[in-house]
Amino acid sequence: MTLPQNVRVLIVDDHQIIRDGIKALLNKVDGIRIKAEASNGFQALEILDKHHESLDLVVMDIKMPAMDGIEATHQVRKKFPGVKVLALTMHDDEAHVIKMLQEGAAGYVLKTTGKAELAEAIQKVAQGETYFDKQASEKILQFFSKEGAPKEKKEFVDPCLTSREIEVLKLIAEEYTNPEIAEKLYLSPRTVDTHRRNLLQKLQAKNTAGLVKYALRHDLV
Amino acid sequence: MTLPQNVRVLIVDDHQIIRDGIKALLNKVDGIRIKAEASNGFQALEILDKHHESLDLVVMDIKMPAMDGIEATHQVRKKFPGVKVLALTMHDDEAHVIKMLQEGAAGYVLKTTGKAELAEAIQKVAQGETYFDKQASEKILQFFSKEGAPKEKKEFVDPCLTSREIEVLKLIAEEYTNPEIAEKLYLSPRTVDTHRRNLLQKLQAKNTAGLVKYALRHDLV
DNA sequence: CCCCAACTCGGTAGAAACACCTAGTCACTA
DNA sequence: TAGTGACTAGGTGTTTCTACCGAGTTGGGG
Repeated sequence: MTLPQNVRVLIVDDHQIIRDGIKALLNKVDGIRIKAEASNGFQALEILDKHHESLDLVVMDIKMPAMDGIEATHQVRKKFPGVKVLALTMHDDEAHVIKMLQEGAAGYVLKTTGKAELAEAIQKVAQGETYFDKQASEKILQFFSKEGAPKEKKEFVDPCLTSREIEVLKLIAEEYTNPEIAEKLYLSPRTVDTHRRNLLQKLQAKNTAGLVKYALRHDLV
Repeated sequence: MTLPQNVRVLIVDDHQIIRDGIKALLNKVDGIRIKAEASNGFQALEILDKHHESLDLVVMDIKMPAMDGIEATHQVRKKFPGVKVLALTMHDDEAHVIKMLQEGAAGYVLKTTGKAELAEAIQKVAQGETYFDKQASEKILQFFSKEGAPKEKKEFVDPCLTSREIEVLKLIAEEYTNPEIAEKLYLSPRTVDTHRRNLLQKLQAKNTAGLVKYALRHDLV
């Protein structure tokens, strides 16, 4: 690994043109050899089943038919822990970045990046390091700061819910019953009941379960 | 910003030696000028109150007396959005990395990194990009893959929950009532009731709300 | 000044949930 | 073969939730 060995790469993308583009981009780069290619995740796994001994890294597209890159990455990391995955895609939205990382991708570059950057990413990931595209990094930061920045708004995000209703909703999500909530808020159980019914109606929930799901999704707990 | 302007830096660290070390490390680097220093977060904010117009970036330690780096970063980003923050620390544990990023730090380097890397980090962050130390990146990945790796176990993570109970729990979380669940699973409503009561007991939940919370926390929906 | 929305309660009733109990079948295991 | 756990189901009863009704108070805005 310390020697300047060739990184043996499997390219997975459903577009022939993209695969050819990547090959053309990298076939002159020292230390990187395109060994195989697949047009979807399923095909990629078939290839790895047979040749994972002679492959070091998978350059993986996300949006693909048959089996998408997220599921494919999951399978690859599970079945062939020795094979690294580098995500290569047009999608730069948070959800995709996060999902790929969760599934075990060690790096993430966008299709808009150039030859040098792609080669660097492959080398780094192959050496067990990580590599993140500038835009991808920003997405990660956005993900983290998401809870930091709009924190002030959290409380009045729902113009449909009154403050009293939010209070009641919180306590419902904390497993209190109507009578218990009534006692806590110094109200009649009937009042709590009214609030609860209004919540059900406003949030289009069928029952307590729906209310709790809403509360959890909006971090009221 | 496109011109090779000097990046004006404020160093915040409670150790005089470290501050001097950083200054010695960077005072010969083109494009970077140490303009001020502080020994804790409180002092740093005082300096920024007066001179934030002439400062571009804060190199921030985490562990400090009076006001630690996390809180200080929060304040800096809130009061002076134009001033970037680069975390510089000995701590490479997840929690600290994540917290600093949540508070708005745009980069993260360890004190073990060399001159060149520190300079690069400062330049990048000053230009509005992000920079993550190799180790820090790994920590971030660990954070994400924490939920990703043990995902296969998710379904049988709870030896206490049987497959049937999980089925019922899912449907409860989807707002179905006992009779509806019974119909869906071709069971007697009483059987569903039994499963429900076993779930309540096993999960230490008081009522439906507790069950739904558990289901959501474990991604059964 | 009146209207409206929010908040506050109440009656009545049925549906659902929760509690504590027993008990059969089945499969797997000691 | 006896035992265990999962799954199934029922009896009985209480509590809670849900539904549909009305209604008084308050504060703010047209």
